[in-house]
Parts: sequence; structure tokens; C-alpha cells
Amino acid sequence: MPELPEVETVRRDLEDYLVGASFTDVKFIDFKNVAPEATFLAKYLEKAKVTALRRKGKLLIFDLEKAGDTDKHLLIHLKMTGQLVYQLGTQTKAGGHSLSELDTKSAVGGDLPNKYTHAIFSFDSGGKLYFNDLRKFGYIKLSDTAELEKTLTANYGPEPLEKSFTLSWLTSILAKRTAPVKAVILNQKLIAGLGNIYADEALFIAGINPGMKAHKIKPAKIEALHEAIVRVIKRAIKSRGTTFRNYVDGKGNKGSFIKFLQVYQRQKQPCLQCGETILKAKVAGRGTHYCPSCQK
DNA sequence: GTGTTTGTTATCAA
DNA sequence: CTTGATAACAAACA
Repeated sequence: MPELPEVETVRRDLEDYLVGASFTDVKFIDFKNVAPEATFLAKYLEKAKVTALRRKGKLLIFDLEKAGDTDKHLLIHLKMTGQLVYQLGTQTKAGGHSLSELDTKSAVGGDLPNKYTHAIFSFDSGGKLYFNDLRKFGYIKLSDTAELEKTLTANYGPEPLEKSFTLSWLTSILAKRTAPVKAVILNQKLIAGLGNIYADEALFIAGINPGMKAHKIKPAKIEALHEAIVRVIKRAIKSRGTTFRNYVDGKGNKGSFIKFLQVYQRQKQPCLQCGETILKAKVAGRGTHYCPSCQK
């Protein structure tokens, strides 16, 4: 599940390869979540240059330039099972032979492209970027600047690592809501970037029961939660994300935060803090992991 | 065949 | 208008 730390890791990986490079060829395969229509988008991207690679929450933003037009941006959302894996160009094409096996393998994804590859972006650097998505929930969309800014302000609140994510902000969004605290911190319009894994982890660190009604949380706990969210996101970025099943970084490698997980997918195992058995329940419509003893 | 997995949006109700 | 709850989306797996 690509959440903020995973998408940021991909962004950093791809930034090195793609900024300054231009698309030479784009192919979409068995994929509907493309806008505008696939052949049109593929055509537009040809000869467009990537001038910057940004991220807001879990959304990747490729700033483009084509024939002096700097008003277009390619948005890619990985949703649940999307991957963006870059494969370096091959200068070592010995004597007309086909490419060596290594050339078409990512570190963990196996062959590229594979049956889950739905877009192949080729660049003038010789490299190729593969968009893989087992469940096809992700999307690829071309947007102009005005439309992009509109979506960003309408749908994305402050990120945990931005200055605007203050204690008073967190306090204010919790204060008036009767929904479970987990639902509030998962809401991208209120805090951008948290997903199921880091929401559960942050609530555990803060000692808050995920099902607790948001407005009932005491100031001391809100402060703990604010700190926990920042800490867990920072630590997860350092670990290059969490690979539970599908997630890989921009080079096809796994993230290593799994070794720091304290509750996520640890149901029926002892709490690392108190020894009590970790439970799993449905909160805010999501599988939710927590320690009934440490999280009140 | 059933339930589960989850990021986001649509839909509906209050 | 806001909030909250729930289903839907696609595909795989147990």
C-alpha cells in the first residue's frame, strides 16, 4: 500500500532518472484509468520533457514542458497495488544479440514488462518506466496547472512533515468530529499521506484506541498523536517504506519498515510493549490493528 | 462460492 | 454545506 513514505521513496528514485529526460514513446496496455484518452495522451507525451517530479500526499506529479508549454502535468496515483519501476537504458547490446536477462528484470518484480504492466514510458535517455498495477485502481492523468492547483487545494490537507501540520491544526480537526479518530487521520483532506499502515502505527505509538471518537481525545493524547504521526512518517521514509505485498520502490526494491511495525498485521501476536495480544477489528471500514491494553 | 485486502470516490442519510 | 457511514471499484488469495 503506497502511502506517503512509499510514494516519496519512488519520487526520489525517479527524480534522479527522469528530470531533464524527454518521453520518446508511450504505450498503454489494457488500462482504462487514463485521461485524456490513451492514444491522445501518448501522443502528447511524446517529446515532452520532465522538468520536475513532485508529490502531494500519495499523488505523484510530473511537471512537463513541451514546445514552450509549461502548463501541463502528468499525475500518477498508485492507489493500492500500483508500482512505478524504472529500468536503465542498455548500452551493452552486444553484437546484435538480444538483451541479457538482467536487463529486463527488476529487483523483485521479475520480468518487465509483466502481466500487470499497464503503461510503458520510454525516454530519450534510453531508460523505460513501467507502470504495473495488479488491481488496476491506479490512474494516469494529464492536467493543466489551474486544474491541478484546484485538485490539490480541494483534496489535500497539510502533510505530516509540512510546517502547516501543527498541533493546533490536529486539535482543531479532531475537536468537532464524532467519527473514530482513525477515520479522521485517514482523511486526505485533513491530513495528506497517511494510509492504513501508518494510521495504525501512529495510534499505537500515541496510545490511542483507533475507534475512539475524535472529539473525546484529551489534549495530552492529541499531542502524543501529533508527535507519533511525524515520527512514524519520518522513520518510514528513512526505511524506504513498508513492503507487505506489492510495494516496490522506483528501482523495484522492497522497503524495510516492516521490521518496525508494532501493530499492523501483528494480530494474535503479543504486544511489544505490554505482552497483551494484538487485536484486529474493523474501524472506519478498514482492517485495524491495536493493543487493547496500551490503546485506550 | 465467501470473505478479505485498501485508496479513493460516489452515494445516501442526517 | 457539513459530516459520517457504506458500497463500489479490480483482482488475487486463503
